[in-house]
Amino acid sequence: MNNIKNLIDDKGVKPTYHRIKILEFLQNNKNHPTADKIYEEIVKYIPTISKTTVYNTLKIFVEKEIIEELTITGNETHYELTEDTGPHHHFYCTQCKTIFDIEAECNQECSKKNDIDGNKVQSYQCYYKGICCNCLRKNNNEMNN
Amino acid sequence: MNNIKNLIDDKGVKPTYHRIKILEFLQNNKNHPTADKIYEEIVKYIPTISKTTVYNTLKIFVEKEIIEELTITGNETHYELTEDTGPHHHFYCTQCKTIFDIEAECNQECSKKNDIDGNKVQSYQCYYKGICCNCLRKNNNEMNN
DNA sequence: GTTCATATTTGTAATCATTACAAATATATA
DNA sequence: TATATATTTGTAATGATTACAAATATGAAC
Ligand SMILES: [Mn+2]
Ligand SMILES: [Mn+2]
Ligand SMILES: [Zn+2]
Ligand SMILES: [Zn+2]
Repeated sequence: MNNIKNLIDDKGVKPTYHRIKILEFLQNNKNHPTADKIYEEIVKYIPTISKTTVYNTLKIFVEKEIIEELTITGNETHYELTEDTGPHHHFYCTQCKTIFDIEAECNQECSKKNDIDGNKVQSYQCYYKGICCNCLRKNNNEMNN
Repeated sequence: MNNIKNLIDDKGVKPTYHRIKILEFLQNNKNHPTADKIYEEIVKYIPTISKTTVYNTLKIFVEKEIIEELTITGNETHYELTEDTGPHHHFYCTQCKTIFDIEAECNQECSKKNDIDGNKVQSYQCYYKGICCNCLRKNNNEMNN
């Protein structure tokens, strides 16, 4: 909880109660939540918080590179801590709408570049879309009924 | 124009006039247009076309894997032909909002997998976000004025 | 502690891409 | 031609995100 405060402070962002709670939530929920999901969970503990505050805070965190945004679904933006998470790929299941990490081989060269062909790189994302193994199994079971 | 017709036909989609024109446009415009951009250009030649038709058609094309969608910006979806375009990365300039191909090294292993950790892969995307070299140069010039 | 400037938060309204849906039109088949 | 089916159209709805101004909190100066 104190390292959270420092993480924010070090980037020149004032560590307010709301901001700390939002970042704490992202630290405890590594399942790439959306802004709405973050709001729905946090409003349980801070009933007066506004969804605008969540959006504002997430925007600041992204600018300061404290968190990263995943624009995979084309619908909602998902978020995750930049922190210790090394570069990794993602898998988006179009059936159960889950996003999870793919720990497998990640092209490290790509992910470390901050310049490519003279263009200044600020972030790098790789993802797969398809049907996750859970849904595959579920579909299979329904077939055999 | 006839190969376009075949490209659609072979996937079991009826090659209507509208669909052919939309696919033709994507073949002639390799700059990853949005649905709105496609509509704005095509309505010049087919004044009666509806934007819903563009969306419907794009959705069908994506399902049939005739085209691919790029969900990079978090705002609008961009489209490109699957066709001959080998797997390649993309660069999205957050300043001029352009998306262009990165021909550089692409992890071929990743892009060819149709199964990863038991999950069924249907598509694979990699992209960089940052400031393109044109905008970098422009920004630099403005600094020195 | 009061005053004042600034930063943060809130609530509501607007924006805008996309989708839902039903009516209209075209196409194919008998 | 009559009829069923597929496609297209126009409009309304949806839903995530942003704009904006009012309210509140914070912090320094006095
Ligand atoms: Mn992740
Ligand atoms: Mn491309
Ligand atoms: Zn799934
Ligand atoms: Zn640019």
